[in-house]
Amino acid sequence: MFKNSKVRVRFAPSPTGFLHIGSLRTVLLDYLFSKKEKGDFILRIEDTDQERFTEGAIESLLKTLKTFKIKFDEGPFYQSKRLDIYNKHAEQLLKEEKAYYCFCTKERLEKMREEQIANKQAPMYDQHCRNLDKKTIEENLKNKAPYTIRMKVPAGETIKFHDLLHGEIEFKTDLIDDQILIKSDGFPTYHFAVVIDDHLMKISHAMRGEEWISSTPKHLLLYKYLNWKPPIFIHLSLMLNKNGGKLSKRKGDVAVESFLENGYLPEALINFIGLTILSVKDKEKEILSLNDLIKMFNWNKVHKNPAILDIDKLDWINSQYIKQIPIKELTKLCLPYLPKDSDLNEKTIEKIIKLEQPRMNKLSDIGESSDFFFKELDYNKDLLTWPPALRGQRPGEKDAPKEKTLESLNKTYSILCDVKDGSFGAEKLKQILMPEAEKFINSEGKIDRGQLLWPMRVALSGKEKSPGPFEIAEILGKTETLKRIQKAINRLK
RNA sequence: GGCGCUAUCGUCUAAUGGUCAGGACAGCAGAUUUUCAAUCUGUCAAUCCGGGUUCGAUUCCCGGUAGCGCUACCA
Repeated sequence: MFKNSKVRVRFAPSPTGFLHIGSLRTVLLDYLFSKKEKGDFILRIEDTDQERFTEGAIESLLKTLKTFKIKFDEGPFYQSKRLDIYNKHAEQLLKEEKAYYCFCTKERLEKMREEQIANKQAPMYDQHCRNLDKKTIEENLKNKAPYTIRMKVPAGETIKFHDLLHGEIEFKTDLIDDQILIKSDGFPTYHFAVVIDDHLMKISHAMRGEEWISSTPKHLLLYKYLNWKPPIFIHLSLMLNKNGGKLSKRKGDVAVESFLENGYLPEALINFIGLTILSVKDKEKEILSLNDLIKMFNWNKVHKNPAILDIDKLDWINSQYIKQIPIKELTKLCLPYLPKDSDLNEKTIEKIIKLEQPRMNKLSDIGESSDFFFKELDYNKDLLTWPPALRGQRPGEKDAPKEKTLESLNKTYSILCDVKDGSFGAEKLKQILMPEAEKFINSEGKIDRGQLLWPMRVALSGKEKSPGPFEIAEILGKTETLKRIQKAINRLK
């Protein structure tokens, strides 16, 4: 299908601050397809909007793409450095009367639009300058009146094109505006620059978001005016939130950088985004590397439905990756989310990470879930009570659990005192404490280990939910473990 | 408003005229368990609506509806 010419695709972001999660999806599609077809992947920076340009955006963009191991064969090319090229082609169109100078002021344009909307008309340029006589044009130019260059859109025609994903799409030219090609600041608009650059850079497949479908006829018209062969168009669906609504505009919700900062792994992000592009059959695995995705790439697997940013699914994928990371490496990755002033040694931190590994959805989870290893405990003494149903009862009330809890903690304390420092490990503690725990019988006559183990676990973690008491005790060490149990006893007294 | 794109369990998706409409995430239940995870097992749950075409429509066609997009000297 693509044998005739080499596959060349480009990713063409505009540097407005950060990499949008939707853009990551476009890059990935570009990348997967170009690698699958052994084609070229080009990076082009579309920095033609001087007002929206953000300092440092390009550097940050390049850095982010690097973390995903997405490499470019050519570029980055900057449109802002190619102004003369666009102007040259604009002049050609002017000469051939396929474009014209427009001297309308922004104020006039705005007023016209408002009136059109008020009259329930479709807002469109009224072609006021389309047929200015030569003399007026020359005078205006001589007087240095600000101008734009607009393309002439023919009336009464239908423009058809074939989209690889969506099939035949057609638009009537009567609904298409005389698009501005060159703005009054001398910069081209997206519409003009994209056509020129895609042609000059020999782009074979133009992939972009669905929001561009409606402007494709303008681009096609330009290809025709310039006598160039258009590329194959592919319009990728947009990304929506889980309710099918628009994605939030807040950077924290959509910036790829924010996902990374929150502890989503690049591989997991790629996997998730890949799954929003390609579909997987019945019992095929959903955990896929970049290379897996390249291998399985096929246009008939590419979705045309909107992509949904399903955080639950992302979390699950991310947790799958976290479980596969060797502890040493995972520890390194978690370090930014742990207290920096901790005096715990490396080995201890590794043990904590190992304990939390199956509980983590994202790296940042480690901060809250392991905080009790790093700081003084703060919890309601009521939490020490087992079973939970008895909590909240005051001393003197029937079945007040305080004494039972105290008894448990005292017992644990005295047993642990006798454990030698050197053998204070989770396995050993389990061996010693389990038989004791199993001596407890609840009101139904069943073994009730919680009677001993729950108060101990809470005394050590201060949390309702945490890893088991033996593992925690090992990490805390004998001294700290006994200290925490003593504190719990004091709390109850 | 006009134009366009899209439409299968709560969410993503498979099935391209014939399936008990399959899988994954989430949910729920069970096993395990001192709690929470992890793990294993089971379970709930869908073809937007209305017309055609056809022996037969999730699938093809038309209309409606809904969601999204475009309608800028932004991309």
